[in-house]
Amino acid sequence: MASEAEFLDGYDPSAYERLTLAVDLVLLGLSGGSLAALLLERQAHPHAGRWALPGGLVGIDEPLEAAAARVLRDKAGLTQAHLEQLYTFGGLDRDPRMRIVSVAYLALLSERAFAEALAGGSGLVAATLDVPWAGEAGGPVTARAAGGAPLPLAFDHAEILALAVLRLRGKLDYSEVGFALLPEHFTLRQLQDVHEAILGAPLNKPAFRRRMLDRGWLSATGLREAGTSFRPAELYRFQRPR
Amino acid sequence: MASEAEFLDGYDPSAYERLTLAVDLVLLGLSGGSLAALLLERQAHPHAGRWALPGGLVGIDEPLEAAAARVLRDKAGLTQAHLEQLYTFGGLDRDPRMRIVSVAYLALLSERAFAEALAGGSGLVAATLDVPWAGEAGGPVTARAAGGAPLPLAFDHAEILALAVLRLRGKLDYSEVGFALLPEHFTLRQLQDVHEAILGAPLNKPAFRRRMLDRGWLSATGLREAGTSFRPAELYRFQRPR
DNA sequence: ATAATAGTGTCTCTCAGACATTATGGC
DNA sequence: GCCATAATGTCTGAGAGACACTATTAT
Repeated sequence: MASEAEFLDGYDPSAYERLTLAVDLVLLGLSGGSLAALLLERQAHPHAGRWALPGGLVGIDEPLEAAAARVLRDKAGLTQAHLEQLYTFGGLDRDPRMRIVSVAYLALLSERAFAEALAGGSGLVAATLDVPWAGEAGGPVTARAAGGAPLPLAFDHAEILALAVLRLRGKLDYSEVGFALLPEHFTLRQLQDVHEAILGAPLNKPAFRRRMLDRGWLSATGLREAGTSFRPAELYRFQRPR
Repeated sequence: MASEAEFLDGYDPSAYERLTLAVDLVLLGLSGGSLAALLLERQAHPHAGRWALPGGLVGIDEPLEAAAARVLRDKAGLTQAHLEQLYTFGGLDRDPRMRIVSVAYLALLSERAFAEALAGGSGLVAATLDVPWAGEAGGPVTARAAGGAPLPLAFDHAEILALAVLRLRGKLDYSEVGFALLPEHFTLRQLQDVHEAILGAPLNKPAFRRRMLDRGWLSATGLREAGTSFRPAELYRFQRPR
């Protein structure tokens, strides 16, 4: 979109052989205290029987964000989720059928949204994520069924999933993404559980509390959790600072 | 790339109206001790007379990375630069001619590469960047000509430029991007100058030295800078840790 | 010797980890 | 009163900012 030659090339829509653009969504939530993704089993070739991220093609008159939101709605039945662009995958042989460039989005689901998507008859299945590396080192991620069996992933979706986990870990302590996985009211222990699940490592309780409260993101509701057989914890709410 | 309907849609290349995919490069380097970008003045409409990032359309048989490298070569005459994907811009009205989705790349140039691109007859002009926000707050960025006059940017390129600066600032202290702007051998003072230019704020000398040396990224060469009228500083080299 | 910057020693402050202790609600 | 967990106080060590001081080279 800069030189004259390209201007002319680009100006006549039929004069240029175009590729196909898609969006793929990494739907992440918590399942049984550990990080999990929602996947679809592919019925048709290529990669039939393997597991794929829900995705869809981007319409000619559709903004990228809108395409991602549409996939979230149509494939997972959800209208509310933290959605952010992750990375664009543009290798030649991602899909054996044709050239498809895909913009990957990270979608973070609250426990309720996660359950809703699973129950919605969408065919989505929860896969817990096995992350064998610590910190932000990066590396492969294994998706496992409830029983523990590895789920082979279609296309380059293992790579996309791994990048999603890396991004999530990286943003966790300086951004608000941690709250996207929690309900509106939550205890500090729940917040810590979320962080520990994402980081894959235990955290120090007093230090965690101090850090979170000092951030100014939390406002106490005065309410307390119910149903415990011991001292109930205070419920907090996320509040965007100022 | 997931459901059956989309599979069929996507399988016949002529059955689907395709958009155009481009790459745009944010070429950043240092000019006169401050952060600067290389821009091209648009000759034709739309946005004639405004300033644009160098870019190009992505070929149907061309990986995204290769397209970025091609633009770097053809538009700036460079074969060596730190190149990393920044973000994909996919709004509907980015370009008034037609729907163009653009994958933005961040290219970091050493002082030598920066000068080479300027001298290569490519038409690129150095614009110093005026960043009116501190830290990683984010916000608009103004490109200015050598005299200080603001250069109006074409399309959504002001937004892309701002995101590039934000990304660079964010990655500076935990990644190796700072070294991409330096020659192979450099002094600690030069490294600090680079960091200060990117952050737009002065840094504490002893603390900066300690941090950098403790990272394990630097290896002393035993050589010293030449041409000073005072004590010459030791020259270091960047060495990927282990 | 002087000038000018390279390079270091040290104090302090902040902040996180570790651990122990106190507080509190349900039974 | 007992239990289990919430919530907090305090010690310690790592690391950064501030500032002063020493080292070294060209002239």
